[in-house]
Amino acid sequence: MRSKDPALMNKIIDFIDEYYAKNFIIPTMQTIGDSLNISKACVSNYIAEMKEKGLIENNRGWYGIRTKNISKINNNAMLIPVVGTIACGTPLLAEENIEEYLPIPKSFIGNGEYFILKANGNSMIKAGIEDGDLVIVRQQESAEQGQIVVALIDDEATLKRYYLDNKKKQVRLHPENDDMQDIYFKKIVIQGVAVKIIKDLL
Amino acid sequence: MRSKDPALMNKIIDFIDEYYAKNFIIPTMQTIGDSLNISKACVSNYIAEMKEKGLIENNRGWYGIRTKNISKINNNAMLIPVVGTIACGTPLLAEENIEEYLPIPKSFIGNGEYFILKANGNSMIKAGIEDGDLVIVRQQESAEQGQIVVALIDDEATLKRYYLDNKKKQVRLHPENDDMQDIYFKKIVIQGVAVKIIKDLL
DNA sequence: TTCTATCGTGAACAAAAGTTTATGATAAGA
DNA sequence: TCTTATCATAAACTTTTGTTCACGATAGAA
Repeated sequence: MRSKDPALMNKIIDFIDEYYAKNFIIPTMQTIGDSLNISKACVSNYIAEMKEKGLIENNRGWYGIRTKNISKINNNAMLIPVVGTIACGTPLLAEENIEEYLPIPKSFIGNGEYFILKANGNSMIKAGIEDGDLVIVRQQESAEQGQIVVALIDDEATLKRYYLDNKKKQVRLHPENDDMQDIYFKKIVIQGVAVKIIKDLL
Repeated sequence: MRSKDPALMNKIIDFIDEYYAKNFIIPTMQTIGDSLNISKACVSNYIAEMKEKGLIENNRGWYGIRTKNISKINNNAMLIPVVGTIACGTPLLAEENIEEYLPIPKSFIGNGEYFILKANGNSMIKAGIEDGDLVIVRQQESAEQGQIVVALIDDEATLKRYYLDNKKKQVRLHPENDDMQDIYFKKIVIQGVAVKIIKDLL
């Protein structure tokens, strides 16, 4: 007796997963067949069998095939603006300061508005933030002790650790770099709080 | 004169976005119409007009409608599998090891295949990689001196710095943690090279 | 108020996708 | 080697989807 090729089953599942990862659409039977050099009728047979075995789910009559992996997909992404160097006198998120938009998983971020700051300089090196790193920032005007905040100092968006001294009624911004000094302000406008960092390793 | 309801346009776009986020597939005109209490012919008309205005793209004859939002995300992201703890004896990217898929900007990754490793343990703490951090890994079987690699040691995916001693013909895997010892291998199978890391700051 | 352009609808139509079926090929068992 | 079960294919078929069309309703202008 012959039996349906298990390797082909895996190929089909892998193809669907890969195709979806690239195109964000489920391929048609025709497309699957063409890519694996089998007929779409054969694909249909295989998929019917895989449905019985629970390898594939079907939540809609058409186009509804889902591999187990597709059910694990978290495709809730949001486009977040990346801010690099700031043009003089412009607000942080002015159009001319936005370099690009990057898709970021919604699970990375909660509610609220976000932007990504491309770190420049080495003022936060001890906190692991190096020049060129991308810092995901939640827009807010207040912060808690010790959080890393984005503040506009001399028309430049800088990352510093935030401390509020209630007695002296002043704000201390602390660079995580032994060569740099703390800066004190009576009042400072906070742009947001750093929530995540994306670093290059190579 | 009457004009097409701009509010309805936004409703349609919002519905498509929400439906897609939940179901991973684009809704049909019928589904859109039913949900918004309009006929599918009307939906078809609206979508045709929105295509002209560039609010919606169509990269495939059927099912191909994409809002700008979806389109941008699709064009700029790829779904990458996240691997957490590894089931005994299974290959790294076996289905049971994949926790989820996350959309990652295409600009983060070049050619080749990638996966995301959820770091566990503190063996790379001095390189800034802490427990729970997400490490984007390019699949490859070789590495250069000093790169951070993923290797399977005792059926666990571990991150270590890679050094090859050509004279002694052995591989040294170096944990970036003063409490841990280097490990030496005659031969080791490398799963990939770490290219980026995503860390929580809060 | 009346007229007119056009918007939304339901039905018919066309296009595309999935399923079934008849057929030939072929691997496994006798 | 011969037989048989069943696998893969192509074509016909069914279902679903998107588009077009004729018609009634209605907002805006005169």
